[in-house]
Amino acid sequence: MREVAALAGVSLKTVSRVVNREPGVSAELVIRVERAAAQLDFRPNLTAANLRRSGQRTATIGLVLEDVSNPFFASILRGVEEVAVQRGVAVFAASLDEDQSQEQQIVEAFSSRRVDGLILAPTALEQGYLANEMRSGLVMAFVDRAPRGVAGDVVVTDNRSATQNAVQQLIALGHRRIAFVGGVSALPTAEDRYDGFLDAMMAAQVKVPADYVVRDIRTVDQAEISITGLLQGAQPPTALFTAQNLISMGAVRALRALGLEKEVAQIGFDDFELADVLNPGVSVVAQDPRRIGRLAAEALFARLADAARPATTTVVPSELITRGSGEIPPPL
Amino acid sequence: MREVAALAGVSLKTVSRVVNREPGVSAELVIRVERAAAQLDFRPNLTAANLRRSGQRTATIGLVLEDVSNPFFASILRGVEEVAVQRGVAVFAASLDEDQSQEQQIVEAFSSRRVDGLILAPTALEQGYLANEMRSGLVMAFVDRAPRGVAGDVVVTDNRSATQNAVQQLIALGHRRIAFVGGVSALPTAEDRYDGFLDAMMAAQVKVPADYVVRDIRTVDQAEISITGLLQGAQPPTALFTAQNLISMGAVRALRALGLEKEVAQIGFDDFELADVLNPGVSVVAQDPRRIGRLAAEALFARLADAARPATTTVVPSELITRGSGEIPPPL
DNA sequence: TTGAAAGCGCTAACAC
DNA sequence: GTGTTAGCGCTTTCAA
Repeated sequence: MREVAALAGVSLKTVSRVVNREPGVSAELVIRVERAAAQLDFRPNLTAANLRRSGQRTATIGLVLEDVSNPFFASILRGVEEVAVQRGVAVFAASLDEDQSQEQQIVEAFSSRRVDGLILAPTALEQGYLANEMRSGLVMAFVDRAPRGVAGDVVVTDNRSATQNAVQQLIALGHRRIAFVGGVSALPTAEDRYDGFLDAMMAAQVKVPADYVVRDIRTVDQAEISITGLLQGAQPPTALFTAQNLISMGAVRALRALGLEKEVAQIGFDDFELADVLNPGVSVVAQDPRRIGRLAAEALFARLADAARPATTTVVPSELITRGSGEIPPPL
Repeated sequence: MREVAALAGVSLKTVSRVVNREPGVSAELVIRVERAAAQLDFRPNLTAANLRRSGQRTATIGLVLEDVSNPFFASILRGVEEVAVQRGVAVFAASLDEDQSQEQQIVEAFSSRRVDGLILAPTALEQGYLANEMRSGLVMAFVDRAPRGVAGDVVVTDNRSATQNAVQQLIALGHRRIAFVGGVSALPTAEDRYDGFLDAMMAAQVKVPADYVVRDIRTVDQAEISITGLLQGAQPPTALFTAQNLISMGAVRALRALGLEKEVAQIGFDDFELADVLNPGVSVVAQDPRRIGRLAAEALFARLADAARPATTTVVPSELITRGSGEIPPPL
């Protein structure tokens, strides 16, 4: 910037004014400065500008997720980007690599970079560590899962009621032997879905044998293995509720490997690519992750604009999509 | 930091030394400073530090892609994150939203934020605009597609030879009516794959009628529609080469909707979830996008460490995975 | 309408 | 070992 000023024969401040399109610079100087800037390939240093600018905003936010390569999270990122780019805000993305302990580290790294705000899909058991950060000015929003040990804006799906509703459909078809296969039980989403499952089963006074409940599944392979075991047991379930996209895919594999895809009913949580092309199509509770990302970003920016705003919890409704697998009746 | 110094009763520089774990501070002061820092929830301002630090590095890189919610690109991002996080570098992610004109804007936005380097999957027709940026110090690496109008480190797949090889397999099975369905033809990847297709066809002296070549497909829906049309024509192809993951999925839909999935052969470029569970399984040329992302990030950091390093082009081999659809012979 | 001086939070270079 | 001074690239404040 100094060089531009020298070349244009004006002061630093004048260049600054032109670059930031502040009013009150004569047309002639504007042209001279712009020409000099172009000639020198001048690119203003936003980080330096933000250092001095009031409010200390960096026009940067962070998004911390479990794994961007999971399509669910990738869509959330996409939604966040979408609203951030409109505001000229750049997005740091980070995946936790299944390593919950990294969560705090990454949050601190972003905090050191002075992101204006941070959107977190909580993975660690507890987010109490955020209280300090938030007190010293870090603005947070939470996505997919409510945080524990700290309050804030949250955008989640109606996990419990949507699951209850889906399981009810299985019960209405006559199923009584319904298995629940879920993810890491320490996560609120997994817990809510399990609770929804229990809600439906209890409301219909259907017993849930312990071996019909499998939890803490983390990968497609684990899901496939344990569901295969389930289906080969003495009293196999007649229907499966698979509580997450990776688990649903594992179930799809297991059922097809055993040739049971037309005998055993399945409803999954989370939609996935090609679910409708399989035969039978896989019925799912579909979330709208891109919208969830958008809403979380909007909540973050709203709080950035008004710190005193009361914390909001947005529940994004999901949709039960029937494609066949969830409509298979139990054997007579 | 000033407050920490005051509270600990030491100078600014001493706090700086402690925070950065520089040697030569007495144990007693280290403790005093750390205690003060903890008490004040002190978080060093990395952007300010980087402003002053030699080399002006910000420990930040940018990744500009077509669309993070495409699993191919999401995996690239994951690979980039993986090597960046090891070095304490944060990653800005941005999707172009099919809007090529945004490419330059986003690059400039990242450049203003003084990212140390930028990894770009070129989408615009031409990257000549980067020459200026690179001259003024922006370090670039390119991923998935070679740039045009500018040189640099590139990490790509063996698009042409892998396609040729796959199409050769179809020809060896006896197919002569082979259709090519590809993406935006202005992109080098799409062009290379098309060239590979032609290589194989010409080597076998098989004619390619104009209506067996469909290009510039952008979405699953477009692919499904045009492939449906192709299959319902007077002289439908007996085999399809679908040159991209979204197109392959569109073909899967079209073939199953018409009940032709066991009659018409298909090989796709890019693997996709559940390709092996379909019946028949979909044979694909599988790339390793996460590895591609890792290698691109490594190339970037290598150049960051040694600007004089000659530009490298890394071709990551892909793998033809046979699952059934590509092994269907032509009708007698 | 323009510019000079001060300073954002931190570190490099050099004292002490 | 510890502190002082200057300054990264920019914006704010205030004076001309």
